[in-house]
Amino acid sequence: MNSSFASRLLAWFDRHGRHELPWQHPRTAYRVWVSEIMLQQTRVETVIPYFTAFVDRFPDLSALADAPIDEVLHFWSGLGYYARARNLHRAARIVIECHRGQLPQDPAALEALPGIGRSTAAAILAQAYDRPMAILDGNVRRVLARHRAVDGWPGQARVASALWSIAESLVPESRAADYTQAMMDLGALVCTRSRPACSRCPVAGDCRARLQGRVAELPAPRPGRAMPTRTRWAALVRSPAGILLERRAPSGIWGGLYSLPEADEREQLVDRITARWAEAREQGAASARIAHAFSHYRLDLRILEFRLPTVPWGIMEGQSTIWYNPASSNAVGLPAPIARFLRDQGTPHDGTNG
DNA sequence: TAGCCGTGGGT
DNA sequence: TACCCAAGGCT
Repeated sequence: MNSSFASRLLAWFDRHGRHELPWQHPRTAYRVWVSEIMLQQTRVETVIPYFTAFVDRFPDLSALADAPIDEVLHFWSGLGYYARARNLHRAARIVIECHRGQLPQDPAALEALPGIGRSTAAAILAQAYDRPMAILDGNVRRVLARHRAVDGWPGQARVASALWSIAESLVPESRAADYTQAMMDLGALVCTRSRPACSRCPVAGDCRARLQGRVAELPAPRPGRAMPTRTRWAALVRSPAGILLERRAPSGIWGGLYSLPEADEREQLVDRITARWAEAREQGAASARIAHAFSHYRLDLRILEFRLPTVPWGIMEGQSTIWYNPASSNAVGLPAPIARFLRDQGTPHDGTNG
């Protein structure tokens, strides 16, 4: 008779698991929390440098709560899903005000904080306090869908519910922190999406997908969707002070970050800029483009260049704007494609533009 | 509940 | 190239 699922997994984890991740040393509740938020839909290798810089600047919950949102977004720039940063910052202030500065250990209270759902709450409690709570992230979904041969796309409520039940039935009473880490390590290192290493898997003996020869087809892929292209117009307004950036709306794409002024139509954009500065001179046809693929659509951003002969002063009422100067980095959030574009603008070139 | 929210790597 | 999707949550 085989030993239990958890026993085999933990024995494997002790020898082959990841024990040197930055948030494991020291493994405080705050650091586990920050890491779990950053790791949502984001790979470990991508997160590590962001996590290190973030906890260096915001070493504890008070430091985060005290910081301005623009600086928090600055340290999140390039990581994506910026609502995570806004929610993390909001939650830190809630914890200071309503929980005496301590992250709640009650699952319901933890899950009530913005940005923390069922899986993240369980992960924090398991990792930080060794509480036996089931998690269900992408790794666990893949491991369980294969081990129990669960059909259907895990995004479907019925399939997700079945996977949650399986996950809860397997959590051991002791070593919960190691167990949850082991599940994620198994999914990331052995039970990978493509070409899983079943020969090195500690639970391959009773893996139904493997016994049925269906490892490659589980879990079922998400149904395909159309990918439209969205065209927008943006202004590259130059003055001796730098390039004009506007704070974007707090929600929606790139919410709360600073970017080039935008409009749906070219005419709207020209009106907006020239109404603000009569001396603004348009430099001609669209000089550049920013093409960017999001999850649900492609963005085709067409850039119109304007030039201001003098440093303008005063800011239009109700607008939050800055003059971006590549030499002095501003502590605000910038979308990754915009940051790349601005870097290219700061680099002197011969004008052929790529 | 299904669409939205970023970016980068793998195939 | 064009897709999939990764330590999910919110509305």
